[in-house]
Amino acid sequence: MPYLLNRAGVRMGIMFSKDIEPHEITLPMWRVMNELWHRGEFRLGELAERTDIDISTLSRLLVTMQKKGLIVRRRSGSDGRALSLTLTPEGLELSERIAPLALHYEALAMQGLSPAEVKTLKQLLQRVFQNLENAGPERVEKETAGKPRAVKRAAPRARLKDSA
Amino acid sequence: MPYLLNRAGVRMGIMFSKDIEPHEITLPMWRVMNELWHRGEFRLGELAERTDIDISTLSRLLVTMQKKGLIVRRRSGSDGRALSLTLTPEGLELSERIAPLALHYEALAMQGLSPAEVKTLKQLLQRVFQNLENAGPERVEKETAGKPRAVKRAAPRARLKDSA
DNA sequence: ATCATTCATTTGCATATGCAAGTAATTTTC
DNA sequence: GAAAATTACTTGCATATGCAAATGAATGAT
Repeated sequence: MPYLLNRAGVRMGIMFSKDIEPHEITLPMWRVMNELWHRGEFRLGELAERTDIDISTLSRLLVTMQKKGLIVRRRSGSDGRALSLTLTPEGLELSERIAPLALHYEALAMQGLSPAEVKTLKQLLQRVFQNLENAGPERVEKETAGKPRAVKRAAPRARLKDSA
Repeated sequence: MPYLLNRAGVRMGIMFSKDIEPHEITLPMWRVMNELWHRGEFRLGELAERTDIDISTLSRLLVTMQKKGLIVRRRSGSDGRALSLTLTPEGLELSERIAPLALHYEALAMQGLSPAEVKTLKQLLQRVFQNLENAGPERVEKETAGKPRAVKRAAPRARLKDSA
């Protein structure tokens, strides 16, 4: 079941990715734009969490996106360490042009499902995602007292690369 | 909504990935093992489709996995071009050791959902995936007008054999 | 059979990724 | 109020990835 979810998600990503190719942006770029579009402004760290893109990868991606004129990357006024990331007018325009593609995929993926089923699926997925979020990355042990739930995390270990 | 699906899938993948790290395998490796486990034997191309891993990436991944003793890569008897990919006993054993982790994630992701809801979600996801599958392969049509081939023939190089 | 084509997989190459170490801007501590 | 600790990013480096070209094996045409 995690397998199915992952596979469906990956597949969706690959397909969508190919469809936005003509617009000269990649899927990670779209994820970034979509977040900025909906919330207006982000700092790097927040954005990394939101998009599940590694912070270092994202850092470099944002430089690229700035070069492409899609976003503005400036130092935050209140905190000289942080970045203030926003869409440029061009970035906004492109977002608006891409959004319909997402809808197209929604329609495509939901083919044959009744509106009620679509609604149900969306809600269930949302709850599942919330579960993942909660159990998520390195939940600090100091939880707000309430629902005790031990989430087993793997002990840190040497990172495994592809080749031996 | 495609966004939610992709995000949930990616998130699931990242989390699961970290959990199997101690077993010295990556998520793509697990996807491969899982398929071989369930079906016994695959050719490279089939496996690539099944796992949504690019064929060239998979080709190299399989070499790595063979070196790790997880799979056997041999020439198909009936077709000298194709590979016959199977799990080694070690690969099988590892699959059986990893499977419970997948179940753990199933439980984690489905927290708070009733058995009926879980069943519904699974069915809906399956239908969505099927939709993607159907729309998938024939989507991208590329212009393939015949054009003259470059007659640049490089000096022949020794072909690497199956096992090192 | 011989040569051209098709098919299955591998390899070259130019990025993309992710962990760890590095840098710069706050905040904390004494 | 300056070193020490923390926070927010950036960069070095060792792979991982994907497209296209290359390679070798089967199939088809002449």
